[in-house]
Parts: sequence; structure tokens; C-alpha cells
Amino acid sequence: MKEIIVPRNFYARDAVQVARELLGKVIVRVVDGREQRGIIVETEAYRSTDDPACHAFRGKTARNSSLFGPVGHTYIYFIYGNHYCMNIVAKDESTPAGGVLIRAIHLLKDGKPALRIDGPGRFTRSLHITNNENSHDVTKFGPLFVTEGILLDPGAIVCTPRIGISCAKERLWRFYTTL
DNA sequence: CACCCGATTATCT
DNA sequence: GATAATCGGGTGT
Repeated sequence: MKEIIVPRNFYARDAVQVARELLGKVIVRVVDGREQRGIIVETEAYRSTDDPACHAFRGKTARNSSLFGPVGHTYIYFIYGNHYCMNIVAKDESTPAGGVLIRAIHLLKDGKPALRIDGPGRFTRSLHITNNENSHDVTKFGPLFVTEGILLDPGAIVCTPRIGISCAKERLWRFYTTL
């Protein structure tokens, strides 16, 4: 069976839409020849020009530059002295930057959901993702990429306010599914 | 160059 | 539930 990688144009759309549709996709991580797979079960959308909660809202800096880069690449940053968080850059022509934060996955064992990893910091740690993977292209086969996963019941997707931000709390741009 | 703080989490009460 | 831990980037002096 040939696996289907999620194409770059999937990410060339509004980040909110991409965040919703990333649920159910499978992220694949290869380290030292070992492969880990996980279904994406929780995401948050961050847009730039109209979204005060987005790192890119106040303009481009060295830290957030990959948020302004090509879609389908990672944006990884270090926070609270301890944790890495990973986004996938996603935006349409109307904004210069934007991304989708991956907050939780369900690890697969023999193709079956085995262990849920909750929390953006735990997710990156369990997949050995650090700043080394910043700006990595996830639309090509390699150490880190995203493939088409399972079809979800759209009714099983829940929208809530985003976590840990101080503004734009009224936007329901966090999405998750319980599988 | 000093100061402030964050898209978090572990640990304590 | 509340809070300390922890550190690089952003902002202003």
C-alpha cells in the first residue's frame, strides 16, 4: 500500500480551515531508523494580521521568520524555558504569515491508536522534535512528514477557545476530536 | 545590556 | 487549584 502525503496546496488556505482538517491526519517521525506515527487529534489556528494572539502579529523577527516562510514547513519555537512547540505553516494569499499549532496526537502501534499524547510540549518531546526541525518541509518523505490519515466524523470535532493566550479569546480556533 | 515574559508542565497543597 | 521552574527572544535604556 502506497501512502499519500498531504500536498502542499492543502496548507495554502486559511489557517483556521487547515487546523480543522488536520485532525485525523497522520504525522510520521523517523529517528535513527525508528518510525513513530500519530494521528493528529488537537490543533489550534494562528493567523497573523488580524490575530493578536499570533506570534507573527507584531511583525517578522528572527524567531518567527519561518511563520512567514513557505506553507507546509514547520515553525518551531522554545517557550517557558522548557518546551518546544510545533506549528505547520498555513495561510492563504490574504495574510503574510500563519500556522497551525499541533497540541496533541494519538500514537499508533501496529496501525491502531495506542497512546494519547496531550500537550504541545509533550508532543514535541515524544517525537524528538526540537529547533533542529524548524522550517522543515513536511510535504516530502523524510524524517518528518504528514500523510492522509483516517476520515473523521465531522460531528466529532469540537471547537473551543485557544489555550494560554491573553487576547482574542472569543475566537474558537482550537479544534480537537476524541477519536 | 538589563529587564520582562510567554501558544507550558510538573509538582505541591 | 495554585505556583515554581526555566531561558531565549523582544523591547527599551
